[in-house]
Parts: sequence; structure tokens; C-alpha cells
Amino acid sequence: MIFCYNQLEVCLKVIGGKWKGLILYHLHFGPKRTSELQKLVINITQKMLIQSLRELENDGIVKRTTYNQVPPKVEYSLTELGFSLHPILVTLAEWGGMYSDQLINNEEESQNV
Amino acid sequence: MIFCYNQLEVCLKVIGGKWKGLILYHLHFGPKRTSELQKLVINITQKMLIQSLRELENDGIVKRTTYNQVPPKVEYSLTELGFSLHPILVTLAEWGGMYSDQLINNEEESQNV
DNA sequence: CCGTATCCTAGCGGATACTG
DNA sequence: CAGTATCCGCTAGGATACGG
Repeated sequence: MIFCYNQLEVCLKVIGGKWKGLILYHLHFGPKRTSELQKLVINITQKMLIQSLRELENDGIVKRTTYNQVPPKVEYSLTELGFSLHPILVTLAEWGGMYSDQLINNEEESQNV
Repeated sequence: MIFCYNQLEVCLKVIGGKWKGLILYHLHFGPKRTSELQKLVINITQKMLIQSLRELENDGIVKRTTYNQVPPKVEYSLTELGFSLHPILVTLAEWGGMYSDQLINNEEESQNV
């Protein structure tokens, strides 16, 4: 059953961290090259981008495809497992949005009082 | 709009970390005293328990009730916002379980090949 | 029983410079 | 263009001891 040991932790390990969610979000719309991702994921450094992608690759969430050509070209895409993560990410983001809204409302209330 | 800026990060900030999910899980079944929680959440240190509870309290997820008596008694319970988190945690844990199963199957496959 | 303070460590996340 | 190496600060998480 659910919550035996710590499946929650397993999931958080995979999608946790500062950038992975964002990367997965962008990959959901199709394969992306490294440089494309770096433009899409605002403010990410190359190190964190590559590092995150490596971890996601090892976890079986993204797939890395190399084209042997000059200049080099590499594309990242979601695996089936990666796509299965999308609804979860959306749910999390929705809650985050709802939560942020609530904070704002509460502030307004306390100002009115 | 979903995924504007980083609502995902907001959510992960609240439920992320090693213990918060577990704590919230146990609180879902009703208010708990500090010492009860420490027994339920296996291996958590007192520091991390209190620290996690404080953060959840500041985020409006749990409510802390003190009873003025000797010996002191404190109870923690979920707020409405806290309860709204439960389906999300379940989804995350389900995915974690599915993911773990998949890992096992893949290992078996690669052994058969 | 409940909570705080202190000290310590590993790793995340980041800036920068460098290879092929 | 893609990726690696190095150096560094910060903080999450943990062990332990103490106070009300």
C-alpha cells in the first residue's frame, strides 16, 4: 500500500530540485536541443542544465540522442515514464498557483482588518 | 496560467524535503502530539520534526495548539490548506510506487537478456 | 514532555574558464 | 554547439547537549 516506506521520497528525488520540473515542462512539447533548453529555462546555468539532464537520463525520464555531425547536435526528449510525470507536475503547479493566490487574499484581508 | 514563473517551485518548497510528506501523511488521520509524531515518523530527529512543523505552520499547512498544563501538551493538526494537499501527496506516492516497480521489472528483463 | 542551541557534514546550486 | 573541471557559498539535514 501507499506510503509504505517512502515512495513519496522516491518521486521527490526524481522531480525535486530547482530545475527539473521546468526542464520536464518544456520537453513535454517536444524534443529540444541543449541550447534551446538553456534559452527556455530562464537563468539556468549550463552546469545545472547538463547535471539535471544527466540525472533525469539515469532515472529513465529523458532520452538523449546524439547526431554525429559538425557542429555537434544533441537532442533530449521525454521517455514514456517522462510523459507519465506530466499530469503530476501540472497538479503540483496548480496547487502552487492556488496557494499563491490564497496568500495574496489573506494579506488583503489582514489589511482590511 | 499554469507554469507561469514557478508555481511548481512554490509547491515543492512546501512539501519538499525529507520529512514533510511523512508528517502530513500521519496528520491526515487526525491531530497528533509531538511525541506521537516522533514515534510515527521513523528515524526523524527531534530537531527535524520541530523544524519541519514550524515551517509547515508558517506556510499555513498545519495548526499548533498548546494546552497550558503540566506536563506540557501540544497538538498539531492539518488546516484546510493542509487537507487540500493530501490528494497530491497520494498521487506523488503512487507514481513513486509505480516507478519503483518499473525499476525492478527492468532489472529482471536485463537479467533475462 | 516539549523545545532550543550548537556544532558538523554533504551536497545542491552557482560562476568561471577550458576542451573537442 | 555541447560538455567538463574547478572552486565556492549556502543551507538542509543530523548528533548531541541543555533549558523550562
